Amino acid sequence: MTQPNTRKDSIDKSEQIFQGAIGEFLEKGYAGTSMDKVAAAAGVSKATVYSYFQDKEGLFKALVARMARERFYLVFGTESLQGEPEVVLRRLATKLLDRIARDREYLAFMRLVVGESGRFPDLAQELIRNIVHPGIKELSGYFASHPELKIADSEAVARIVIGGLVYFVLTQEVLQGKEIMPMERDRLIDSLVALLIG
Amino acid sequence: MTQPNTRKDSIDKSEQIFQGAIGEFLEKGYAGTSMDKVAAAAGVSKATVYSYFQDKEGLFKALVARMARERFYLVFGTESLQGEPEVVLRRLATKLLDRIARDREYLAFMRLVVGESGRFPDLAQELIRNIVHPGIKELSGYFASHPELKIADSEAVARIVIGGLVYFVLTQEVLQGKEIMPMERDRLIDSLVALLIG
DNA sequence: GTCTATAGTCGGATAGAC
DNA sequence: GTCTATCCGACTATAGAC
Repeated sequence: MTQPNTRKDSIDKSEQIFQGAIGEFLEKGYAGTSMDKVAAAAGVSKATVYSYFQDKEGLFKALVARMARERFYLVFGTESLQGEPEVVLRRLATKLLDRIARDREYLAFMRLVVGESGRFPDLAQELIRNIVHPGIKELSGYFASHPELKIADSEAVARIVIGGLVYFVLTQEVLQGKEIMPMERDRLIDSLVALLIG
Repeated sequence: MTQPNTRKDSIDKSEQIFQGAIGEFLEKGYAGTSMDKVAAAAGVSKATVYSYFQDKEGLFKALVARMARERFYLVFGTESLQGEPEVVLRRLATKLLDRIARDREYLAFMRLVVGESGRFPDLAQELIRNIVHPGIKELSGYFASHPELKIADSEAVARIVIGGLVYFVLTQEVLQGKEIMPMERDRLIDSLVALLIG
């Protein structure tokens, strides 16, 4: 009986710890999270946590790297950018604004990575390398393949477009400004389209 | 001799504590900062800190509110937006990109406020109310007073422009992506100008 | 009004039983 | 391989001396 014997055991234990740790780190941040709470949330003892991960920092780094890869990839990558510019732009913007803005875990992940980026520069750069840069490159490539848009510097414009969308999520949702300075999602999208096409 | 008697005492003690606390909170975050270190950095005892501020949370909130008002106001407010659109835009963009990108304290402040925005929503909203919203309104008003720019929704476009600039600082400096995905500041500015004017 | 000293709690990490 | 029990340092906050 050294092999898995119940449904719960059949999930890898490190996965179980991982699942428990996500909620704690996302809610409390790195320094605010205790290994006691992580162990309790994962349903294992603290010693078990330390048998799978070297220390708190190791757990945190492994966790964020994995979240970045598996959970928070989604905006690009689920579909490729193809078709009419206006359609592609509206679909991209709508997806980014809607999906992220309503995903509390994604918002908490943004807070966590930005907040810890000074103390964990490796993690921030991993995010740049695996999510931000590929996203910019994909949109930039799309712009470059559509000369009718008359965009001189496609990468710079891609950064502006994504920046406009991310800043909207940042101010409205992350910093919770939507009641103080409300704006309809569609006004932003219409203006983005007008700047690029109209 | 109940009045100030040395140069050091002539500075208000709460100001002294404030100055010591800034560095600690900016570097370590809220949970990572200890009141022992704050007291040491301020050059007073811990009991003195607690006589001026109710507790750690009270000190933190007072501190961030004050930093937002006094230190990190600068981008707008130092000059009003007047003159030719291209000149105004380039000056605004250059100032925001140069000044903030090189100001390590400002970058740390951005990390802190974003990172704690989930646990301290009041502070995040104070920042929205006192810095973000006024900035957007000012640029929006400028656009509205220049119909030759043919901007249908001046506030939405203001958000896109500022978003493009803030996102640049966020990716290059805050998340430290400038070596991974470098881009000249002027390429972004030229493309912004081209989108709005060219 | 400001200090030193300390109470009381909780943190990360580990030893040893099973 | 996982648990319980524990070490010990650091934390927030305060009491009491001066």
